Amino acid sequence: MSASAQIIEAAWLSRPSPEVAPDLLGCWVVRQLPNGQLVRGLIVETEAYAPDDPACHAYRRKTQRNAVMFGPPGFAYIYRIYGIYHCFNVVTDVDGRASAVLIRALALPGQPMRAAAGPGKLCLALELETSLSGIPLTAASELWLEHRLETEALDLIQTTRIGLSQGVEIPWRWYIKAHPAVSKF
DNA sequence: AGTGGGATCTGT
DNA sequence: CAGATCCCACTA
Repeated sequence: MSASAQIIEAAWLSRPSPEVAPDLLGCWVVRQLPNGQLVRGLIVETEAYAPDDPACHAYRRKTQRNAVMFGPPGFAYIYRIYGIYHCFNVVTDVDGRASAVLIRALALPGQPMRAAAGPGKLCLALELETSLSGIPLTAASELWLEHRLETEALDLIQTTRIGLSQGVEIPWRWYIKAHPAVSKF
């Protein structure tokens, strides 16, 4: 066995999303596709959504769509957007505090850099759709997270989020500096 | 029951 | 910068 990857546990995600979002950079999303193929993606861009955040889907009230955000950390929150794409979030913080981290961009080893650059495109690449919303992010699942292998500090940029009409001024987007897969805005 | 718009992306 | 295209959340 080579140095085995450490799976990210729910306890590690049980913090406010603005703390978890930068910590997820450099970590891995691992997806077992329906055909059995394993796809690994390096997280290079994230956004945090939290209670009292007008841009958060859970800002107003609990609904069927956002219910998983209100639950315990370590679950997938996946929703359809603009009728065509999906967005993948990692539910964070303690049970009852509706918050999540949106995974905005991945780098897929061996694939074009733009293949998973953007929340809609990464869901296409990993074949993530709404039926997977609410599944636990564990190795027994078809979707999980792994810690960074390297221990050197990453060069991170913190700035405002993208595509919102509310909460535009909250600086809760993070990305790996100069990474070619981050959103160009 | 009807409707406006959204945490997007592509091509013009 | 318009268009694709669906589901949700809000109004009535």
